[in-house]
Amino acid sequence: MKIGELSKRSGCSIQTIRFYERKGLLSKPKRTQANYRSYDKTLLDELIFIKQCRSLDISMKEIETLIHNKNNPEQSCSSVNKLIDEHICQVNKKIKELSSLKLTLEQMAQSCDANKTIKECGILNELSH
Amino acid sequence: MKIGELSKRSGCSIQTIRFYERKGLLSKPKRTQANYRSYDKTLLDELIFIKQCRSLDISMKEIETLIHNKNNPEQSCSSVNKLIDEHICQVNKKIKELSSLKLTLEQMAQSCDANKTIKECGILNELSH
DNA sequence: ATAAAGTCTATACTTAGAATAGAGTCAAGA
DNA sequence: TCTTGACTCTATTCTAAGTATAGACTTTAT
Repeated sequence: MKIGELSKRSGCSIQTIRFYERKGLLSKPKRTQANYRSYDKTLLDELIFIKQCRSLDISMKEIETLIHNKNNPEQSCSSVNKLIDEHICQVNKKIKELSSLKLTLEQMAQSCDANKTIKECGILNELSH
Repeated sequence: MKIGELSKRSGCSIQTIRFYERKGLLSKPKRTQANYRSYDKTLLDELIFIKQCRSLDISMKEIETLIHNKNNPEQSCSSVNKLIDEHICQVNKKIKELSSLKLTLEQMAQSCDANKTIKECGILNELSH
C-alpha cells in the first residue's frame, strides 16, 4: 500500500509518517520504481505501535528504546516496566503542578470581576508582584 | 544595573532576558557606551510581571495582550478576566487528559512485572494494538 | 599589565510534528 | 491522445519557550 492508504489505516498524517521515518522510528519501506513508498502489514503494525505509544505521551526517544527492546525478545522486560513506571511518575508530577496552578489561577480570578477598569484590576494587580 | 544583576534580582537567566527583549515582551533598555544593557526599576518590574505570568503558564502571546491592557488603564478589565477564565479552562482540560492517561498507564503497568521476557511482556503486548 | 569575569551578537538546538513550494507520477474521462 | 485532478516526492520553513554555544569585546581585580 502507498502512503495515503497507510495514513488512513493508521490515523497518522502523511507528514507524520514521513517524519517518523526520517527520525528513524519507523523502518524505511520499499520503493516503487517511481520512488513511491510501498508499505506492508509489518510496517503498518510498527506505525500503530508508535501511535499507541504517542497517544500515551511516551516520547520518541522512549519509543526508540521500546522498539530496541522489542527486537530482543529473549531479554528481561524489567527495563520496559521501569520506563513505564517513570513515565507514570512524570505524569503524576505534571498533574500535581497543574492542580496547584489551577488553585492559584482560581484565587486570582476571584480577586476581580469584569466591571472594573484595568487600573483597578485585581488580576493584573496580583500579577505584578 | 547591568543584565547580570537583573538576572539575579529577577530569577530569569541572562539568555531568557535577552530572549524576551528580542520577542518584544520586555522593553529595550538603554545602553552604556560599551553597548551594555542598562536596566532600571521599571524594567525590573516589567520582567517580574512577565515571570509571574510565565510561572502560571500564561503564554507569551497572552502576556503581550496583558501588557497591552496595562498600557490602557482606563479601559474595562473584562478581557483580562476572560483571558484568565479561558486559561483556567485549558488547565482543567489538561488535568483531565493527564488523569485519564494516568489510569491507562497504571492499568498497563499492572499487566506485567519485571520478571518476564520481552516476548511475554504484558506492556509491550498492550502497546501493539 | 594581565587574567578572570562579564557582556555583546549571531546562530543552532530542543520536541513533535504541521505547512508549504515546486516537481514528478498515475488513473480516468473526453 | 490529451488533459485534469489526485497523489506522491524532497526540501525547507514554522511553531513555543527557551538553552547553549562560538567568537569578539569590555570591565574589574590583582
